[in-house]
Amino acid sequence: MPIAADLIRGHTETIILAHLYSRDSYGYEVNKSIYEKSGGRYELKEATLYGAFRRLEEAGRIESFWGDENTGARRRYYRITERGRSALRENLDEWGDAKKLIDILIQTEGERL
Amino acid sequence: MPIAADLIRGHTETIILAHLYSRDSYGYEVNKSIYEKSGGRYELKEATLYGAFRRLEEAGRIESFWGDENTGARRRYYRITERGRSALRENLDEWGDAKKLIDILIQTEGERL
DNA sequence: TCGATATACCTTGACAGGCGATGTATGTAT
DNA sequence: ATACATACATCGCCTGTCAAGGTATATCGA
Repeated sequence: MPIAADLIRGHTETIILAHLYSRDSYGYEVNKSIYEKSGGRYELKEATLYGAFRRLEEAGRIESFWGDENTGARRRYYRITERGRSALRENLDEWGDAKKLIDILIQTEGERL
Repeated sequence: MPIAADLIRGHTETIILAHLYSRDSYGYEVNKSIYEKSGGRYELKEATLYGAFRRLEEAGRIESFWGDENTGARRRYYRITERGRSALRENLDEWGDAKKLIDILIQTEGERL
């Protein structure tokens, strides 16, 4: 994973919420989607993924239900709640602010790197 | 601190290195500088700051020396090393990549938030 | 002179998120 | 048969952050 995970830390839940905002989904698919969107440069570790799902559900930001596949491995689907959509909006705003702030804080005075 | 510290996490060392790239400095001043550049929205906790200095020095990215003030509290100054400058360049590159990646991963498909 | 405030350093213990490792089970392709 | 992909889940460790506490010097106002 060529992208330092430390830099993504703190965004895991936002990434998941953004995915679920578009459509209901399940763990494996969420992670495949991240992998594809990132051009194979990033994916969540399973322990990270399921830990985030647990926290999000405990916070009432997502709800889960078992899929009704009659073949293949069972899937636990997740659906974003209104609280989740609201949290997503806040997180996106915070990310915009944080991005600007970090850009300011890592500026070096005029020198060329 | 209206900016979520979780989003800055992972950038602490880069922020410090960027400051030291411009000039030698000491802990208190580094933090004041962050406070001012952020318009009062952010500052490092002291435990975080000094912890980062320790890690950076152990990694050979900075060097420290006592200031020669003959008045006021003593200051431990830090100087960035060549290894530190090199690490800074890498971190800035990674930040550029991470920024783009996160922006991609938190996109929602067409819907307006 | 006493207390508050600013400057300046540092450490300890706890916490939270992420991760490596491991385990379970079903289905498909060779 | 065996490997691989799909799909879920947990345990224990590691690391960066933070709250809280501690030390010391200098200044300013009451």
